[in-house]
Amino acid sequence: MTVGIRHDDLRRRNRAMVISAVRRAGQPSRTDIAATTALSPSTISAITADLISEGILVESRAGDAPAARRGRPQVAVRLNANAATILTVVLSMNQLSAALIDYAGETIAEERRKLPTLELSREALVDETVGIVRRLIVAAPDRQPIMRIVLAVQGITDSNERKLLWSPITPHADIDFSAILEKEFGIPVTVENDCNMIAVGLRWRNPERYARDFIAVLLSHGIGMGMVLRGELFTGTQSSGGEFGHMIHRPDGALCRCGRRGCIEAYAGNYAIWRNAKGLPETEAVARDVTDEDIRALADVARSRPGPEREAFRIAGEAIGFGLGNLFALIDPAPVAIVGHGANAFDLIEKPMLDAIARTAGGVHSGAISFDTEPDEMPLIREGCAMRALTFIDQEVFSPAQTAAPGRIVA
Amino acid sequence: MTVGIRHDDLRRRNRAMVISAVRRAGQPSRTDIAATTALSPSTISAITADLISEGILVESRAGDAPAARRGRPQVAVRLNANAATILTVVLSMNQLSAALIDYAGETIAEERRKLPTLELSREALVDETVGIVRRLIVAAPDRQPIMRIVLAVQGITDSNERKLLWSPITPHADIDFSAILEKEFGIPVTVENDCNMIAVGLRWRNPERYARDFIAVLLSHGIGMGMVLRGELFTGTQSSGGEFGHMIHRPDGALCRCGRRGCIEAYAGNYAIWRNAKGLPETEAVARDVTDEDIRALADVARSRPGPEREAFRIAGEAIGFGLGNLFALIDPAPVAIVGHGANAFDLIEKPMLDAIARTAGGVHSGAISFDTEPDEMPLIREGCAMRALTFIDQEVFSPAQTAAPGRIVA
DNA sequence: CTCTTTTTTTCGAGCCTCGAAAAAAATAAT
DNA sequence: ATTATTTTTTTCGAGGCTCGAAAAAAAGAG
Repeated sequence: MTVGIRHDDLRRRNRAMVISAVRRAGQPSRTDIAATTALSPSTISAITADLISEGILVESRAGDAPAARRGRPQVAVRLNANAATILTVVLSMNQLSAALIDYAGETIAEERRKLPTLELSREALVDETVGIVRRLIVAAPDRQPIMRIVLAVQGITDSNERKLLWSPITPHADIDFSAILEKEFGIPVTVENDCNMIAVGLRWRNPERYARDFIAVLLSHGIGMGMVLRGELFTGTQSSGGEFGHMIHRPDGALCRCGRRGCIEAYAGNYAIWRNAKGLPETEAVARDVTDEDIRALADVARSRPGPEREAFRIAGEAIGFGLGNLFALIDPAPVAIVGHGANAFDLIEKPMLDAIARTAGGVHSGAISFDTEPDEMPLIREGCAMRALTFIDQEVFSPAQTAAPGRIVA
Repeated sequence: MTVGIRHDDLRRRNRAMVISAVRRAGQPSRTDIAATTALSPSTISAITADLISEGILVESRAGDAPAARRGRPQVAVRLNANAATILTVVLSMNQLSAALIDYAGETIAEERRKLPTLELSREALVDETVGIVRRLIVAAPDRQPIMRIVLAVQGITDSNERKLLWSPITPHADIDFSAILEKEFGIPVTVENDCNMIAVGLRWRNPERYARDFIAVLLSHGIGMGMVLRGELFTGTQSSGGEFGHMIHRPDGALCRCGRRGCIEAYAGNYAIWRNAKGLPETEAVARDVTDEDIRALADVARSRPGPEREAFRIAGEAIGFGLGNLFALIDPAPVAIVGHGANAFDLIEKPMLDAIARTAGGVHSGAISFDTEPDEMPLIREGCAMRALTFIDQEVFSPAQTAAPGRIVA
């Protein structure tokens, strides 16, 4: 922050800016790029010429809307899909998936598998992860070199984005996935929190709604959160942070999976809804593995008649509402996306949630709050990972600090 | 964010960087500046020459430590105290103060007065503010033009930093102090939250401890908070945000001044401590104006023997602890400064506070948490305001976007 | 009084962006 | 069919900025 700007930074940053503009616009003309970056046409001309000669961009003559206008037609440029390849891995409860993605963001190959994450040994979990990566790499020999791996995992990651510090999906803590995978494959690896990737994915998918400030809440086994503030992904100072689900809703209240008492998750997680619906004591852990199917069944009952099921969803909505209200007290109201299977029961939790928010400081500008739901979180996580990896390539590899981009020129 | 960097931005930013380096270092040599900014000696030479000729910096031959070293002695540069003048105003409960500050940050003149803010009409409150500013300006005719006014006020301000949206010190809401003062004096005005200025002041005073991430909690009539994350002051998306005191500690719990139930302030504010110590019902407002003196007396009793007074402080500590723990769940542990008169009772609240934090997700890395106390908040707020105003001058006036700095050259 | 050391300035080279003008590539008009 | 018009893109020179190398400046050491 205290460091001056050197002359070569200029070109570096403007290169990254042009790449970013192309990534967002898809097939912009040079004029379009000049408009969005506020750089002069001459500068854009020079930079795009460089990027094309380096194989990062390609011209695609067929402008999507030639529209028979007068004048020299625009020549669209787009990302060269072959300029780079990245790999995403998503590790979540009982599920492991990976995908090979080209520079334009299209999926080249994919693999998904079920595995009992809670029961696997540390080594077995690591081996599964290494294995799925290896299979994808081996299956695409023409896609070498792969330039980046991004692994999203449900749990707390460190702020260097290298380790899984703690996760509800495995009893093992402090797994240095970056070191392991980098040693194995020689490719830079980033480890990310799944909800943070959901936030990145949401912004990519709908930049109108999810722009400068928004919140993504994942309702699943546990409660996760990702947040973008002032256009930047919010993280903790030492970890991925944003442990919304473990903010205390009621001091010394219901027992949480994490061992503490009164966490939001202990009222709104799958197991908590089950516990309340079945009238089990809230001071005791839930032995049963509560599935999405269980929750769906409870929701059906809750919709059909008043009773403990409906009350369980009310309690869940209330806990989330107070949590969001407290968050709004800190950051002010912002658009919220309710993601994950729990979004299917949003009709049951919405009213108690809004009632709770209205009882908090965040309820003052409740008009500014709006909710959207997305029951399937996996595609969002994958898209978020892909964007994270591609943004890294755009900035660090194709707009590097020192010499000209060493990126392989691929036809 | 999406906008490219132009060529003239370069010099602008590097100018600001040099000024900032001088402001932080005090009396650095050109070599020192080159080291901290990572710019070349030639560039620093050129920029400092400009700044000196514009009267923003001055050489001060008497290097503070000539130290009889070999070689050409360093020539220190420092800020020209006469380069600009700014004005700070602090409006808090029953108190209004203002100060005229030179470009080096030294106070030129000051005025403080008591006034019953809660009882004043909107017009009277505005008139008092205009009056104190006018008196300071009139009393220093040689200090024209004053380049910036920063007003810190206890309460919620808007994110454009122009209005007081709501405040506990007055029943009147939505006071556009910026518009009023700018119309009156023709000087740009910024309206800030007092706790945010405390955070800025803390960083200025002790940059070692209060660096990239820290939290300032003001314990007074109410509970306020200012926070710096990743080196930047944290604010809400639409307001000053950080309404820590109005996060809900216990849903539907004790009645808060704000009219809601269960806010942290309703357990830890002066009036809440009084209410609990005197055994008054927590569902009723406190009629009495609880003073710092009252709290001091309660604290003395609490220290001398067990009883409701000690319990009241325990409850306050617990509420703050759960609040901080929830904050730490979001941002991870960070150094905390307990500011304001409540810091005098820190010995009473520390233990219950730490106990509460240990019961939250923030307690996991409790080793990373450290507390410091500062009972007198007013000097910090003033310093924060001064720094805010001076930083603005450094960046916007003396490193302007377009033409060369129009700053008056003052000998 | 000369040599050494350190700081600061000077000067030319190399980039970068910009504006203006030219070139390119299409449609519209004659 | 040819010329005029319009819009996009490239070219080219000007102006700024930072940098490195060398020179100048300003001291103490010998």
